[in-house]
Amino acid sequence: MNFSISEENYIKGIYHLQSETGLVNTNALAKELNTKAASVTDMLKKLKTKKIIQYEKYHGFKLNEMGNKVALLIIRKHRLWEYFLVFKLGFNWDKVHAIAEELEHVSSTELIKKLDNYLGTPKIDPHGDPIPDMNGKLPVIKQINLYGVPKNLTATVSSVGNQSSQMLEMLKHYGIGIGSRVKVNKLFEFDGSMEIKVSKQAACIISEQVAKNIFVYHD
Amino acid sequence: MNFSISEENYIKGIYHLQSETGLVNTNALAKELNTKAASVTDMLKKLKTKKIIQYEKYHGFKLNEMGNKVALLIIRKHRLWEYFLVFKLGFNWDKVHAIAEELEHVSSTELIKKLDNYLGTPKIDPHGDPIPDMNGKLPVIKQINLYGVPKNLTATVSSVGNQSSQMLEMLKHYGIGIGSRVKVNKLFEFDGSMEIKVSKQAACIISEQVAKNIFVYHD
DNA sequence: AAAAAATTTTAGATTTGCCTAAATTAATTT
DNA sequence: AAATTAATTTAGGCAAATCTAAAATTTTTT
Repeated sequence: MNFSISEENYIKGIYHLQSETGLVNTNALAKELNTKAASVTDMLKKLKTKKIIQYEKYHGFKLNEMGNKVALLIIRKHRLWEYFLVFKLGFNWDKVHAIAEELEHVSSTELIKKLDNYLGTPKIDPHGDPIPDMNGKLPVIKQINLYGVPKNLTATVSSVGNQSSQMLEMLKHYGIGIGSRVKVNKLFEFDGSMEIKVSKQAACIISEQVAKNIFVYHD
Repeated sequence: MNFSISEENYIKGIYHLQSETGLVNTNALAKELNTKAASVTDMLKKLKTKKIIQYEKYHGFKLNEMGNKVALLIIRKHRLWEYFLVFKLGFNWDKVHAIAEELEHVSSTELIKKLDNYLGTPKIDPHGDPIPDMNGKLPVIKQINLYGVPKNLTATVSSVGNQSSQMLEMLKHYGIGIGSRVKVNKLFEFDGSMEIKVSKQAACIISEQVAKNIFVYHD
């Protein structure tokens, strides 16, 4: 089945809201998409005839199985493009959303297959969100804090527990960002500090407190 | 000024036709864009009020200076994306047009700046067409045949004189394609054959006849 | 130079996506 | 349980981009 850009945006919007609450209501979606309730009702009728949503007049709606898959494939495109923009083109992670919002509607599936391959089939996007696979399945990612990573293993940074500016300053100093590959060299039992190696940089030492605020996953 | 996808496609269509004939006529553009003459007339009115074309009812039309620049910036995007698809994602050059046709409408100029930089500001796309710069200026590219390239110089393959399947077979065998970097090692005066080195492959020898059908440019 | 043919434009519909304002239904108060 | 408030839908319209069919203009033929 084929969807217009507008339909795709509605599907994505419903997906984001229903993950929080189950059933979605008209006003909430209108707000999410910066549009009016009447426009939402119009589109709901269309999505219902296209058998993408479950919808009873006046009683809320949600994506059905098909709809969820469509949503996840759009999200897959969005996140792969974000990964590309950050790790290949050098954008800051906070600047890529709007651009990926356009790129996600480019329709070629062959393109996404090749892009995914080119990027090394990443599992997590630059914001730390998981990237659905080509079947629309979200990868199950065990996030653990860096302090729990055994010696000599390498893991990928997925998110940061403490987003204070002091923390971000430290991370910047250590050259640690989301997507960084970190190897644990040694754990010093005396104070819980760790020697780690970030990507191709020289080894460095971080405190237990910092390590416990850095979340990583194994590949 | 901002243009819809449809407007951009009309502008591009006019650009392609006017380069051959000067003034463009309604039926020709309708054919080019797979639409009907009446639709073209509608759009011409719009492009005229947007001061992008010169247009007298019943007497043909063409882009004005502004319009030409807009067209060239769209073509720039198109060709940079084609370059990306072929040389980064590994598409065949004959499969990329439709995809680039969608990508060219993504609006961010920052994106194109960074993409261009990432690709190494190429001057020629995978079809051998020149890529306009960020001001919409087409690079002036002296194409010469490989036979005229002095010893020890490196040049980039831009197009092929003879497109027969026999020729393409040979080029494939030698690993020569558009965009290949070729260095001339030696010219054998006896029969005009040349020893060349293609990209990072081992040196090989090609006949004068082949060399004269391979067009290259200096950087 | 008049008639015929070809091209182009206008007139009037259609589809998609959006809107406002009014009507309907559901939820909350009293 | 009736009244009020909130949420949702319907009705009717608008703008962009397209179409068909008819009218207008230009070009070509005789």
